Amino acid sequence: MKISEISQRYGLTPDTLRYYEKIGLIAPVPRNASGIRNYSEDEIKRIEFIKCMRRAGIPLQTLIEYIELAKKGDDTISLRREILLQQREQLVVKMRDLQETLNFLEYKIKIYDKAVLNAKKDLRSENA
Amino acid sequence: MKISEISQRYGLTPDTLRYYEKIGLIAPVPRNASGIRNYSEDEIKRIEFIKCMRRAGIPLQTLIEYIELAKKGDDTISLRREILLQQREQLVVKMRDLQETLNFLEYKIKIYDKAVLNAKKDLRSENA
DNA sequence: ATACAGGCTGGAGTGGGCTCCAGGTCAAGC
DNA sequence: GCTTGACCTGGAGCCCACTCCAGCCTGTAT
Repeated sequence: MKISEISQRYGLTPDTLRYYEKIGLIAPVPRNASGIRNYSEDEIKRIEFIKCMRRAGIPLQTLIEYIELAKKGDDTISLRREILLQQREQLVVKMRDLQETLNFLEYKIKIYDKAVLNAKKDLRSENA
Repeated sequence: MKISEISQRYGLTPDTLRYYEKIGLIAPVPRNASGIRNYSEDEIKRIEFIKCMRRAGIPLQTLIEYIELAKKGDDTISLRREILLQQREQLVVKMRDLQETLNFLEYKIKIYDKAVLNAKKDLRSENA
């Protein structure tokens, strides 16, 4: 698959895809005779992984470290597991934060609902 | 309260607090005779609000817009409400994303658990 | 033959959100 | 009276994660 197809499919610009390759997040993508990238299943899986992690805001640097370890083979399995555990923990914390903010927003919105209602009431009595 | 006290209490550096003031996120803080900021309840409430919103990743620009509206008085209530509704919606989406990534992480971690277990088994049989 | 789309590269630029710094003022303690 | 430390200012610098660009190449359509 060409870069533009991948781009469309995953909502990442070609520039971003090349950038990920440049910084070592994706292994050098195989090229055809005229130097054009031809993404295979391997790269696609990697991109899906990255996309998922990035949507949760996990930094590129963390992903690079993880992938570097993966390259080094089975000796790094427990280190990689550690990274995943850490990230999971951080996501849990982040979810809690989001939930708190969400609760606060709900609370404020309720207050605004009342305010809007009162404003309408005032308007009615003005017209009366 | 002095800037350093606020800084400690909310985990924002004095630089960040002054920065928020500079960009109009906090109204100019009252000063004592020698020009030193003296934060009052009003500012503290504002800072708590900002802190909460920022933890959920709501952009400074959005907060500035909201606060600009609040300054303009009651005519802007329903606009402000709209902003809050929008942010709530975005937070809900973000939570879903995080949950998905979390699920994926759980799944990967399980695979790693097995791999670590197998590695230990191999080690035992080597020693046997 | 040529125009054009789409790819390539290296490197510069951008936007968000801080963070750091030089150079200055001031109040308190020694 | 001098040092120290906390504060002040304007402005520069930094990190992250892209994003854009000039200048070049190539395969395909007209």
